[in-house]
Amino acid sequence: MPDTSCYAQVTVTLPLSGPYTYIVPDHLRAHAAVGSRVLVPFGRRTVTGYITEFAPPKKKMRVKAILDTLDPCPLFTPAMVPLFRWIADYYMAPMGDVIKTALPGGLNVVDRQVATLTDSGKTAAADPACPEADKELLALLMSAPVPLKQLIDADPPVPRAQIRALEEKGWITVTRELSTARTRAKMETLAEAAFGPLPQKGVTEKRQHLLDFLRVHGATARADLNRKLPSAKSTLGPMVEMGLVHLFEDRVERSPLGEEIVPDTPPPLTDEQQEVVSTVSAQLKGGYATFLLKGVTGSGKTEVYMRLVEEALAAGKTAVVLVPEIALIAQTDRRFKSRFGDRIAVLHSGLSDGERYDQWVKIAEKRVSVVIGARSAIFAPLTDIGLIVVDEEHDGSYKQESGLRYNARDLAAVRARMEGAVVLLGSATPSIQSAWNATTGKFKEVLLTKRVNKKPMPEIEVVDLKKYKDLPGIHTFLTPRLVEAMTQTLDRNEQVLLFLNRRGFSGAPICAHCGEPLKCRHCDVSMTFHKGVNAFRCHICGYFEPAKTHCRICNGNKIKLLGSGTEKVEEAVKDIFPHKTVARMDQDTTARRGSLLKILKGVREKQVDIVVGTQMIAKGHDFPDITLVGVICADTALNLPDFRAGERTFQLLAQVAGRAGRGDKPGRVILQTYVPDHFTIGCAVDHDADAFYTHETGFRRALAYPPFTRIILIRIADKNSQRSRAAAQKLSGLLWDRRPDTGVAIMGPAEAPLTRAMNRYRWQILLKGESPSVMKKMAADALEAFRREGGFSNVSVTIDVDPYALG
DNA sequence: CAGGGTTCCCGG
DNA sequence: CGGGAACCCTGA
Repeated sequence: MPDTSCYAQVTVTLPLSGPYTYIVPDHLRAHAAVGSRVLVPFGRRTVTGYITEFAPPKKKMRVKAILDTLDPCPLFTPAMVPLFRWIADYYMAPMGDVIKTALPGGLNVVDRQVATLTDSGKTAAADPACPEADKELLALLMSAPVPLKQLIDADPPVPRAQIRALEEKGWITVTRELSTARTRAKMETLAEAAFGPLPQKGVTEKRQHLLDFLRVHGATARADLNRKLPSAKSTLGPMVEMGLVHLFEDRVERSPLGEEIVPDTPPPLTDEQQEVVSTVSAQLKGGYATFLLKGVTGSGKTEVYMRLVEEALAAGKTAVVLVPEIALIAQTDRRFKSRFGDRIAVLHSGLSDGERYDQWVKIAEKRVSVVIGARSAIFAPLTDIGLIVVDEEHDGSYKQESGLRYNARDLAAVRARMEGAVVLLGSATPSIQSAWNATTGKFKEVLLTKRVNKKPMPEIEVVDLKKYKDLPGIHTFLTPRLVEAMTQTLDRNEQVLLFLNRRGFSGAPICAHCGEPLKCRHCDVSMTFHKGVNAFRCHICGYFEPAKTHCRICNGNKIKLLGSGTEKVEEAVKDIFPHKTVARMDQDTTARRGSLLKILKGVREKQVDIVVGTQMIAKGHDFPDITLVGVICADTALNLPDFRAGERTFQLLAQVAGRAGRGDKPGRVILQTYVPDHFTIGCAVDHDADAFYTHETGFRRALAYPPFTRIILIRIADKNSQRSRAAAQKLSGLLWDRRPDTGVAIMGPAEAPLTRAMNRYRWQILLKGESPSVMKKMAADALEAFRREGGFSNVSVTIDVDPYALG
């Protein structure tokens, strides 16, 4: 390593922009590289950091030394450092937060202060003369040392002075202790047969047996050995002493759960598919470009992705495939595994921290060349990336909606540009943003217009819900028309999928007495009744209230349930079709690890006749025997106060409709709505993405919304409603001061559509303009002044550059 | 002016 | 982000 390796620039995982200079001690030189996770002294604390560069300090200063390096290999590549810098700048986030967000969770090691009881403290606790307050504190520490923070944040809080006093009396000591990171490499003891001749005696039959086993199977983990060869428990020890077997520690890989995957053979491509593959793969040698693949549902996009990944690998490059969160991964992940076997790593939220860490290290050590995963897989530490695929590029789950609010689809283009890779964005219903980029020539457009095997698009029938609004109970939603179609389908022994956008049992519960909706205690939203747990639940914060609750306004005890959710529809369907099996697929039934895969398997193997589910059933699944899709209410999302409401509704309807008739039999869709004449609904019915695009672009242009402008959303939240409002007004004033001649529109401050969430009152300000850099400068300056002038130090202000949802 | 809470600033 | 110093409030 060159001589500069003596000083490292380290970004610590705190919301600071850093970097900070540290000395790399000689004994750590070999392990320290750009991307290494290190432990460093910071202030009087010890924290985790990452080496981003080797360079001496700019000016003369006191420099501390790195304490330790933490992983078998660096966790990101040097090529990713500029990407992290770009993200920090674009999303106005501290570099420390960027790196922390990019890497798998649970890696942070931080130290903390811990109070421990001393011997004289124990004596004092038993002394009747000891003051009551002290006694209580000492009692807390009796069984085990307690972190100081826990004492100070307790209710009631323990005053620092009291802790200091006890420390002075010698009753307790306060020390610093490293919290071990939740995630690290898993080590195991392995046994291996030694080489060389066997001794004359001492090798009993059982011992010989063990030796034979190890010779056949090679080095074996101790735990496995004990399981497969029960006698090993007693024979192993003596044999190690005799030198016949030796033990060593090694890293083992945790493997994510999943069924055995059978290798597949690539099917022949259609002419259209072949053309797309040729066009895009020709670019693999030419460096960065973004392609937008518009392909109708069922046109075989995944096969195109797989061929292109093969092309990239053949060219000696690596590839990343991004798919929307979890539900899709189950499906696409399988297909890629069948094709690419162990050349692939998988990254998604269904993995435990440990499994994700192992996949990550596998990528970083270059043991795989393809990564498939959700949003955060855009940060996979691959080198030589040739291709980044973003499947269902319009999907909202590419936007992270907490912490660092990045969009993985946008970052795909940024990373590809930096590393000279090709991006392929695929969708049946491209986002307006991407479609516009194709119109202007920023993206190159490629098309798949025909379904594989020339299957026709499903026929969509509209049912006007207004006509059925006086029917009793659930029949306002399970209309006679829909039930009839279901009966026909089920009689043919085919499957039905019912889609609705609300989980739980019902829509808004209201008081039968005064008509007031039953709202969450902590958020400004209606509770949802969940029959399974017999309670009302808030979908924002998870707050529970028992079924026999009272109206908070008039104290009436009769709560009426309006509308319906997945639970109620499931129940009604079971009533109408008692001999059919019904499965429900929503957040509630798929929360447990592995349960989603189980439901999907049940549907695939036809153990289920009717599936009732939320959005997650709309995404990408390929169920050949589903021939009827029922959309319970198509316009639930249409009237949200968000300029993308129409776009989202259209995309969702097209996706759901695409689930029908993927096998040999023709598909059919019943779409129920209160607004059958709405343009968005009409486009969905006609499968006319182009008409929708033209109409929607016109609307965006007229109202100066993206893609014709850029938006930055500033959110203000505080426990106190007055303070939240005052902070929003203050910040807005500071923004207005900086507005002249920038051409930036300032909208608000206004109460957020969700006025209160988790007991915090929310306000928002929207900046709209042509140039993101001008708007960011404005926001950064105003925020700096806001902080400097003080007074609102506890008010949380978050900035969302290119927000996806305005809620 | 003590005692406690709150805010602010710094970290290599 | 967390720790400690500086600052601020309250009650005697």
